[in-house]
Amino acid sequence: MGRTPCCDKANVKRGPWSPEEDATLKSYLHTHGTGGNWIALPTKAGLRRCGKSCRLRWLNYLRPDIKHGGFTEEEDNIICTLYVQMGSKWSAIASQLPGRTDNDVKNYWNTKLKRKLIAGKVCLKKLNDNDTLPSTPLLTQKAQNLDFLVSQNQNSMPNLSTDACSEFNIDEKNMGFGLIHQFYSPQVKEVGASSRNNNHNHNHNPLVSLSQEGSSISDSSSIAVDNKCVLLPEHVGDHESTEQVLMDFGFEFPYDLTNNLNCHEKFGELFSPSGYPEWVDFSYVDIKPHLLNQN
DNA sequence: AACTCTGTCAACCGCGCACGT
DNA sequence: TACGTGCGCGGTTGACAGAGT
Repeated sequence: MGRTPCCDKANVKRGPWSPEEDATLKSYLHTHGTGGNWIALPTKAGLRRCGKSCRLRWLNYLRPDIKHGGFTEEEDNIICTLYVQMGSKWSAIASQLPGRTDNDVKNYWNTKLKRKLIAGKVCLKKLNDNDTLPSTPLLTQKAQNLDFLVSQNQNSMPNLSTDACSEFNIDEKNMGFGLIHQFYSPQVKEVGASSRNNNHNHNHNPLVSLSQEGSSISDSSSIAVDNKCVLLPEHVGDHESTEQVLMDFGFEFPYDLTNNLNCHEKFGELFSPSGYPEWVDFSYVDIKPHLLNQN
């Protein structure tokens, strides 16, 4: 069966937009708006285009508030910081950059920025141990008028894509973790209950969230992540350097680094012979990205 | 000059989600 | 509740331009 196509592909024009088409679309939208229906729009506007194509053209190119041209250093920093925190949530990242589109940001990241980052030419915002998470993070704030909502939603989990994972070159621990050390804000204050390290006072462990308490998630078989914590599996103590690394990851630890196929295997080797396939259960995590402009 | 390689970016594709019926 | 439809998103593709050989 399959999904019904959004338009008759045989009768719509594809490929680059001509200036005339741009003008037609712009003029129509200026006069009528979208009418809440992009699919019907091209017919009304007299364009032989798919509605989705019209929408994309408008959002990515014709909108009057679109910023064309090179990205600033500040924008680089914001993109990198948010990417490290959220992964490839391009629309969310773009929403923090006025005039930039998700497509722009995505292209920029894929073609230039990630190389720049690897080369160490981008300076990420870092937070100190004493820094607290904002009560009204940019993203949740933004979500009031945008679609993106960061909350108890697995789709919003911080992650690094496979791509990012390979970029960080997990095989070459020194280089990869070095980068991650550089990227991630040091928000982990303690390592949770199962660590062999008795220096941690688990009775007063502030890291166990309410949502975690009473959950069925075993702290010996999960990395439990609260806003500020990473609970390591029991066996991790055998790998002190790894533990240290995880501690440095802080909340923003990219769960895809462990969940991801390639990376999971590699981290599995590091952390546990069993690989802890059940590790990743972040459904109770409330993501609170750092406020970027806390100068 | 011709060809190949590489980088860039606009556009497309397919999926998940929200919403209306 | 189930289904259909449209929207929004992230991943991918492909055309083009410029650099390199």
